[in-house]
Amino acid sequence: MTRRAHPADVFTAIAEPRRREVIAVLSDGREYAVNDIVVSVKMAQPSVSKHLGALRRAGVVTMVRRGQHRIYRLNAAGLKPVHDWVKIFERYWTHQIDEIKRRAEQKTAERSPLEPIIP
Amino acid sequence: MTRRAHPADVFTAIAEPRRREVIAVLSDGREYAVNDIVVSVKMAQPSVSKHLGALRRAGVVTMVRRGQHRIYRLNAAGLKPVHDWVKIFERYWTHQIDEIKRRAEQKTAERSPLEPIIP
DNA sequence: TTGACATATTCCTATATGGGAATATATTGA
DNA sequence: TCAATATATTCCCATATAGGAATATGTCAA
Repeated sequence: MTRRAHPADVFTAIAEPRRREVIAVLSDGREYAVNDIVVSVKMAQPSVSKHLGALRRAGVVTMVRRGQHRIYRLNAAGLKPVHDWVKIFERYWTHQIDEIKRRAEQKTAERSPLEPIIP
Repeated sequence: MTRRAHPADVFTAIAEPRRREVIAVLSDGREYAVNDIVVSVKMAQPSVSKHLGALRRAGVVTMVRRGQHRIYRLNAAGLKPVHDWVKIFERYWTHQIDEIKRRAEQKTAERSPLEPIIP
């Protein structure tokens, strides 16, 4: 079958390096017309439009029309799910490595009715 | 051409919902044999093996052989690049929205030699 | 050695997707 | 109305990849 990762999923959206480049441009919180982005990232205009479309469907950017321009702006809140997800693992690299390891091993020692690990 | 997202890139690795499920199982820091994971996530064994392979190539898990088992363990440090990247946007949703907006608008007002925005 | 078990790999197919080129659409100004 | 400009969309093609099924590989135990 096909990949389960839905294109409108924010994790899928940010998996594209080019899209992270576009996000980087928008990351100052200011608004940008498509052509401003095109100039910044050195990609073809249709590519930028497509990536912006993907980011919009994922809720990472917003767009308003203004005259003959489409003004894009970062919607950082759309990235929060990624932040919340990865934050869970933060403790693993913040000076508590040993403590975590100790706990994990203690749990391992306590384990018994259901043995998930084959030693 | 083809997608630029390299499969060994951690952003690509975590884009797959199924792989995040596997990571969720490993997230307690304990070690798991493949079959333990298969039971937990209700996926076919070959699929789990493939996903574990992808996660391993991305540096998100480690594996050691032990008897007839392959023991997998989360390597949380492999997720740090994602954390570092998304952390940049944290300020946008932590009670400083107005402050950020103010700064952005101030910058906009200061702008002049190079006009990236069409008003 | 043989069989059972654990895991990885290969083959196949359907689908998603990115880029390039061309084109369509919309807006503005003369 | 017409031309210029800004942006989106469509078409085509190459490639990546997920899942399923089958199979290969490796290890242990009798």
